[in-house]
Amino acid sequence: MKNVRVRFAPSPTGYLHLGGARTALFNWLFARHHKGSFILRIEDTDSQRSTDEALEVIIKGLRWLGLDWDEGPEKEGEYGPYFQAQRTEVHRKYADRLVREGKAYFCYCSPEELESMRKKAREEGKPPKYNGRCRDQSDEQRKEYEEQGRKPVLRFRTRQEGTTKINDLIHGELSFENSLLDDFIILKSTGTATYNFAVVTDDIEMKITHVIRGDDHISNTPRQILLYEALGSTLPEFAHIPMIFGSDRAKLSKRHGAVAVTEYMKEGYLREAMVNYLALLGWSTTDSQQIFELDDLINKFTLKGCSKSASVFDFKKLEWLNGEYVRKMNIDELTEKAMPFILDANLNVEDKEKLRKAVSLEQEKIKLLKDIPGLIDFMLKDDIGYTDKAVAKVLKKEGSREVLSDIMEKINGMDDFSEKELEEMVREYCRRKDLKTGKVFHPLRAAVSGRTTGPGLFVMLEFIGKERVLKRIEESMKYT
RNA sequence: GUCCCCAUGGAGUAGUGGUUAGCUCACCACCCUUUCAAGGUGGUAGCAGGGGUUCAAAUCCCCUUGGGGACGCCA
Repeated sequence: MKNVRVRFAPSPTGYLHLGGARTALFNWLFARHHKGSFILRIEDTDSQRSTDEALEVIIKGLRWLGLDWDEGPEKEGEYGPYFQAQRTEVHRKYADRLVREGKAYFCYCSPEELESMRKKAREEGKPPKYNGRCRDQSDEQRKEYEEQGRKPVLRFRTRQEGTTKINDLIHGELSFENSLLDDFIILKSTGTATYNFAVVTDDIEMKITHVIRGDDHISNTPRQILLYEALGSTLPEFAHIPMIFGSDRAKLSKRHGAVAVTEYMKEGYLREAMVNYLALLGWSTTDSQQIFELDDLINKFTLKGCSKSASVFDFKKLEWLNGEYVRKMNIDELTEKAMPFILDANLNVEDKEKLRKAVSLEQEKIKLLKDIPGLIDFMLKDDIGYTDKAVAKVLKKEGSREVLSDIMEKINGMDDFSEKELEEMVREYCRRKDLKTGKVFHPLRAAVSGRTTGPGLFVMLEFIGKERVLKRIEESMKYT
């Protein structure tokens, strides 16, 4: 395939939604796979709702995911500007042409009039559409409206005969009756383009070859195709990817939990995991591969592998994938990425080496970066607390006190406080006393860590150090 | 209401006329093991329903049902 040009065209009216991120990802993957261009175009024609903050958040999200664009904001290219609001000249140029050719006309109907039109159509069991009242009005009539100070909108004269077909790369052929479509508005009374018109003209101007977007745009497509035809432009290829649902099979929204990609960023998900997971929603390879390095993903991504049906976002699977990536990561990088979370928990980070080691001892257990402080704090802090479980299920148990006091004595006499020596000492003690290892291991772990789970007992003891271990055992005796 | 799309276990999916319906997550059990994980082995669970076509249907056609989307001077 030659000169593939695709775009992601968000409107800056809110956060970058998971669904949007997935659409961006598919476009990006498609572009990278075909060595084409990925363009970011900001659809900010709704000046009421567009904000700079939203734009910032979207850009931040895309950057975090690593979806770099070849043309777009902060990356000017041949086909700019890349903010739709700055393209009104282009839109008007195309609109003028349609007017000249009689393919568009001015409409002076008020919002109230339109509303009652729609209501009436609906009551008659017809699709709510504009009734074409201003389609063939005389110049006199127009003049009269103008004199009244009415501001017109520009409507597209939609052909009412025949059907419009979409040859969708994912869905195959879809067809729509033109008679069901109305003369939709292409320029608002403010003179700015509406979505359908702006998209088409900008896609033409930017030489977009493939329009890859959410399923929810299918019903817009016939209108857009009609526009392409009226403008005499060749159609891009269309590929409508399925939507993402929440667990109740309804459109993913706030109540399903986090939907903004920046939230995942903040919670300590890894970019690689997020990208991998998003790719798996609505796309797959025939061998059901689950884990993809980025290059591999680019290499294997095809629209053919996209499914037609909506998919449900599964937070559990995302977590699993995140854990997979955490386990694969080298310890320096992991520690580095965990830093913000560790700092946030006020842990002592002066001794980098110690910190690294602590993280590595818990690496296999980490799912999210934000879990890290809670997993390692007892190894770094001087004072620890004891969990209810550690007290009730272990320390309070018969015999714990004696074991702890014996072990404390043994430790006192140790010179080489190493993992190896510690293990030998404890095992020897078990043999001597004819105790099951658990009878000793468990109280010792609880006494020293304050909890019932953690890294291997002896590495942990060595790491915490003789002095602190002794102090903690003594402290723990209060609970026995 | 009108039009459109979709339909394989709880979730993501493979499968394009002949398979014991495969894989991943989740769940359960066992193994490993000082704990928690990780890992290993095994298990529960699925072609929405009904009609066709065919020697043969998850796969092709029709209907029903269910879910979703669109119908704005929003994008």
